[in-house]
Amino acid sequence: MIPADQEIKAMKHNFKEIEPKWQSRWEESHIFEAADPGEKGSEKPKFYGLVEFPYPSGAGMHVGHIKAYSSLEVISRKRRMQGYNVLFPMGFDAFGLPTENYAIKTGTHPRTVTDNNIKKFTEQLKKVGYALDWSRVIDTTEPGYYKWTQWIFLKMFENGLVFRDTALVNYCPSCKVVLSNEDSQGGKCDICHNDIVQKSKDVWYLRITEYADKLLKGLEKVDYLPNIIQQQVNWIGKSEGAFVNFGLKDTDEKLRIYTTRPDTLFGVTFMVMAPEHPLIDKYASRIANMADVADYRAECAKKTEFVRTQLNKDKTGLKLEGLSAVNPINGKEIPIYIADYVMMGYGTGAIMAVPAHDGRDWEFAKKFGIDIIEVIKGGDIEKEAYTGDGEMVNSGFLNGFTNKKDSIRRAIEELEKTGSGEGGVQYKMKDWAFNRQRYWGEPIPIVHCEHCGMVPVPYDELPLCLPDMKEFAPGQGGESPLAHVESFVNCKCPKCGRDAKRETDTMPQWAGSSWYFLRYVDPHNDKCLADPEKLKYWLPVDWYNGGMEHVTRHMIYSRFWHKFLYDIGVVPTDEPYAKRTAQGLILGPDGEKMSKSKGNVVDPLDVIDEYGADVLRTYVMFMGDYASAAPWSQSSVKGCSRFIERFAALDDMIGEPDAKLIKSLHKTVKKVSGDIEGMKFNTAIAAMMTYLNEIYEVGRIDKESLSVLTRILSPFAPHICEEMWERLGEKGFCSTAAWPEYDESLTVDDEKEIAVQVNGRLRGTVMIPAGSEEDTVWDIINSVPEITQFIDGKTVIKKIYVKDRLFNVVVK
RNA sequence: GCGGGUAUGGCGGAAUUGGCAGACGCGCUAGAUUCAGGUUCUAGUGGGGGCAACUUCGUGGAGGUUCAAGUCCUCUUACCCGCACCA
Repeated sequence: MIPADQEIKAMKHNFKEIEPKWQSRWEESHIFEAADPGEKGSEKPKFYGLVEFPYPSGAGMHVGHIKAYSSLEVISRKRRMQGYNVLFPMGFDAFGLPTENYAIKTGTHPRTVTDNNIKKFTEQLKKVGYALDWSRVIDTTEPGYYKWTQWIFLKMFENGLVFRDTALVNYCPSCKVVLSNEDSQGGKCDICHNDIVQKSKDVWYLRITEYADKLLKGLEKVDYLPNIIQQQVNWIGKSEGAFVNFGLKDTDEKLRIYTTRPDTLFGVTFMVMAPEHPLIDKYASRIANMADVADYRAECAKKTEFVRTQLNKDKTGLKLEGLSAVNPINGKEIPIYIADYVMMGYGTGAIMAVPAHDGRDWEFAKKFGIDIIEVIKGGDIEKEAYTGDGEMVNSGFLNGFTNKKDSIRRAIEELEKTGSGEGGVQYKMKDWAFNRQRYWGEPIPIVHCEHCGMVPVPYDELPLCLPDMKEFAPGQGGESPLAHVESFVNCKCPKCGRDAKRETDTMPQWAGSSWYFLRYVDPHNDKCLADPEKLKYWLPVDWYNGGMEHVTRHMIYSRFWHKFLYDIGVVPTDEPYAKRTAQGLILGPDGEKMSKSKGNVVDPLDVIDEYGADVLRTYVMFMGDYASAAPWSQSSVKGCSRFIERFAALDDMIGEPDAKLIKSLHKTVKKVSGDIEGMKFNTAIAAMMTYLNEIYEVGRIDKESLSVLTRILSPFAPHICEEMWERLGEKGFCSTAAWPEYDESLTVDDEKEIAVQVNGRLRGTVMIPAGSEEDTVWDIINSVPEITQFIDGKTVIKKIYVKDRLFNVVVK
């Protein structure tokens, strides 16, 4: 009995056999391991491709991981075939709350949970067939790794970039942790999504603001997607303006404010201080309505920052009776208010209010009946604040200026001359709250000594390991579980030798991932974070791909750490990543974001089970524009499965070369090569599908062409391509074969079909010899009656000929 | 409110950057294979009109520039993302 076509093809693409076969051959032959400097292979040009290492959750890999990794997988495989020494590593960012919460719930040690999850992820990653260098796997929770995370922390401490402060912090009552601003966006905890509250706490900070300008400047020379740069620029939030010192009437005190428009100083009609402003306490005795002030402050303290910023429609505030300011530019006395629309955390915590030209000040002035003085012409300040440009008026020496830049410059000049202010810069970015009251994180290597204060743990005592313990739940007072481990807490001061106590907070989730790409370069080094020679060879990361959600946190943090390490001479480049791209989300089949609760989650392992890893990988790369979100479509997976099956059957169709197919092949190689570089994986695959369709039309394919097709398909579907490579009798691995070159002359046709338009309207097409001149084409067109019928009897006004594409005749 | 982006068949998406709109895949229709379902193969598939060759309309909407607009300009609508009382 003759088996049906489909059965033949299924035999040809027996992925259940083929995929494990090649996965173990790859592993045995170590072909995906990178060569370090000095080793054989390091003389080649290097390529360091990086993908964001996963947090190994218990749920295993998600299709999103597949999309994120497959892009650089394809690029790295292509680079290897093009003769590069490729480093494409993988690791696990395993510290974090989900693991700890799971451990608390089930009574399993986080170490065990982490190990199990890493094992699961490793198996899954191997099942997908990624060409990863498995000799360099890292795990941020391993003491041999976090030793260096702690080491970097101590270096920062030494260099004054670590400080401790009591501050109002974002606190999640559910997770019982302090969160950075980045982790509490929108007033919700990034981990459990409950509301966060403001709490006064002792907090460790990293002085990332010190690097604000460097982080901003560095963006000029990196190759990130424009929207990534935009987001980082916004996040850093640089604004230029001036600090102005207002007088406090009847005192020597200065009320210092920050403004971006010092040229509107003549329009100031009141001042506003944040409710927490320290001058209020200092001059409490002069404030006649201090009881009301206290009430107002209490009310504000109750609101979280979120409520405070959300309810921004309705301005609240209170005038400070008995206290007033003096405008340094004209000596005018100005009333002072407190209001919670001014934040203590930005600028100086106080502002000069110019209601005529600021929407918020205008609203406040209207509500409290304060004067509005116009200083920039152009709007109707009785109706609304005018924030546009215009001629300066009512402004003494600034009158007549029409250019904003000039008037600002002139105002700053005057302020500096009179000593009442100076130009200055502000950033929205705040210092990085760098501690958590949890167990599963890197211990902060600091000892608190009554006599010596904060003392760093000596470098030779690193790593400061997490103690083994059984109870991981945080204390009721929000203290770290480590606080209950006496053998950990009690220690000797490294400086004076007396009894002292260890810091019990741990580092936040983002610590380990801030430098992991450095460790891949030299993952087993116990002398230093990584060998300088190897760093010099491999850095910077040539291409980094990941999610948009990490563009403002992980990316800014790791750039900060890297720049610091550069400044102290540990790393050879001042930017870690030369190029950064991001993938779009995969949505559920219903077009909604995948989530367990919606039940629309697609498990990549199910797809591998049913169709094989090659189909999964090909589909994920084919499903749409790489950077955009696209819904999963199970039936489209089948389309890719058909494609792979049709490819797998090609070795039964080997025959004589076909001239037309050869040309198509060269075009396809060109297209695929270019599209991979531009991350246009969907059109690269489409081109190969088109070529395959042509082969089936012709009914045969020569062996050499099939070898070429096999190679260009192999980054996407490596298993079946290795299999085909073997069937073709080729030597070695397809994965390490040379990437095919194409002959440019064979990518152009001898004949072209061009469009012929009359008055811009398509009237037909004609075949012309490629590269024909206008006159030749005109003659050809005139021999086609279907077209000439639209021209005959009319006057030709104009002929437009676009070589090999189109001929447009304008007639009247 | 500010900043960025998107809008193309029933669906995901192409379009060499101003030059034949809808590549490729899915879905759908018809036929072949099959006991049947599935698979596979062949043909077709943007809308309207026509037996047909053909014709007309068509890239969120309204204008404009041009021999020619999905692409450029002006206005407008909807959706998505980021930031948000940032002084």
